[in-house]
Amino acid sequence: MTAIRGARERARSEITAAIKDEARTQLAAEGAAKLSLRAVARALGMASSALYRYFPSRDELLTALILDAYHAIGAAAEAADPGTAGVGTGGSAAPGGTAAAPGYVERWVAVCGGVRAWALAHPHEYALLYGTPVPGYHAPQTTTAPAGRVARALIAVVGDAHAAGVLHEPPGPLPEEVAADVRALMAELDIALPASVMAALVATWAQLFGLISFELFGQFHRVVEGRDTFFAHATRRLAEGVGLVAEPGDAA
Amino acid sequence: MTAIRGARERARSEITAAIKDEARTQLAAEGAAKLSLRAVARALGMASSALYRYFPSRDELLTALILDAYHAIGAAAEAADPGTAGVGTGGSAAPGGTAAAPGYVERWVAVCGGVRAWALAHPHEYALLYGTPVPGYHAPQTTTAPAGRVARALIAVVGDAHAAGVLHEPPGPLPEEVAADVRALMAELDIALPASVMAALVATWAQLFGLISFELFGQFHRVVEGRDTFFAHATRRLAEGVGLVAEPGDAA
DNA sequence: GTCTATACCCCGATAGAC
DNA sequence: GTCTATCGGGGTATAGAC
Repeated sequence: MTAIRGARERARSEITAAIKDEARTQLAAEGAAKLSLRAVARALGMASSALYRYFPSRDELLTALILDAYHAIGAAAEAADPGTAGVGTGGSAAPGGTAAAPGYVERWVAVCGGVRAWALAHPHEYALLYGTPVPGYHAPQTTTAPAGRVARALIAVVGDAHAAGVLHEPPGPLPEEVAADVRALMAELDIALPASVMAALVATWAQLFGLISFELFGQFHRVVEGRDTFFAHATRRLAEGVGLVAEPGDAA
Repeated sequence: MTAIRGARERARSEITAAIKDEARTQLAAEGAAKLSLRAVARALGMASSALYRYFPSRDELLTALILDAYHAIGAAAEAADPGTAGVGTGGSAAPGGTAAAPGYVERWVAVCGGVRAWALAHPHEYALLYGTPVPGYHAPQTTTAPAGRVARALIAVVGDAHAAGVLHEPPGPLPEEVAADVRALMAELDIALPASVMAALVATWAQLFGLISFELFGQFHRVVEGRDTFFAHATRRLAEGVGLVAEPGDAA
């Protein structure tokens, strides 16, 4: 009995995964606005009505895709950080017995690069998250937490630099309204950073996606050709904007 | 005869404008991906086939909307600059006989604010330009020039500061590949600025739209509440990033 | 849980009368 | 330049048999 239920649930989750996979390929062809349950069913050799046993509506399918994508891009951001326990993508750690800890700027640039790499590899899922909202679709509250995962990966780098006492607070006055906003945000997320740094982080977070969206959505066409180098340079300067400073050993 | 032709052409341009207006309202309801000639025709009380006398295809209508929108947002950027001959929106020019020339940072912030204000007032047209590309639509070459109009408004401010000799070059090394890209770009646009400034300008241009898109596409929901202040503060810091410096008289 | 069938909509684009 | 009619597709969602 439990074995049968196990088998049934395995089959169900496999079919659910197949539906989402096919939906992702259709996302690429037609865009999220035209994602159609019938087309997905056709491609899978099922009757369209059968899909409703897995996703009660088109919007539920979209929500599942959005949640998966937020987790995937968040995981990509975390995996790209050479300063976390995980092996990550390696980066350019110094060789030798005890590898030198990567600099905070390097970590920042790596995380940004990981986000961009995921976006370039999954442009339509990226667009689903950070492009034009799908008309008529209303995201449920459950999407807000995963949506912050990339931001948390960036915050981790800055938080570590702050804990190490090597964070340079951005100069200039901070409007009180902005300070109040970021204080509320930090309280909610259980973060302790100078308000000016947190304000810069929020702005920089948005600006990072501006760079990626411009590249992905074609605005850099005939404007920027060396995209990899340009992005690395731009994110390095963003790191400085949030108070990270390049250490002597860091690459230029 | 010429009078008749004049009347005919006036009628034609009025109908063309009506079609575009109705298409813009449908853009808001259903999004660009689902923009439908039939629905536009229905709303105007025409047969769908009659529209084909004005726009030979759905893509041509989209192109017209995109061109209009690029020109509108570009005009908004230019009009917001208090440093140009036009009266602009006034800004906070000092009262008195000869008004003090606005500072470059103030001009920069004003231009960014003008772009944002247009975007907030026309979110669906903004999304058409800077959101997810419409699936299956391929922009003709004619859209590239108007697409640069906002950028030119930003460049004008920095160029004036450079001409006045008050531009501070961003510190740090500039990768040669980036320098080559921006030199080619400056040659094409007939601009003379330090390469490091131009590189910062291109990145900042993208980042500005990152801020606007995050606000418009909902990423700042429950994150940033004082949007006006936040945006003004963020763009002020962007100005510093491209080498503009606040003068003593500038507001904090 | 899958199927067929169905109700009731939508679309782009074209043909040919007026 | 507008119309009706048409071709040949598309869609969401449900009902009811198996």
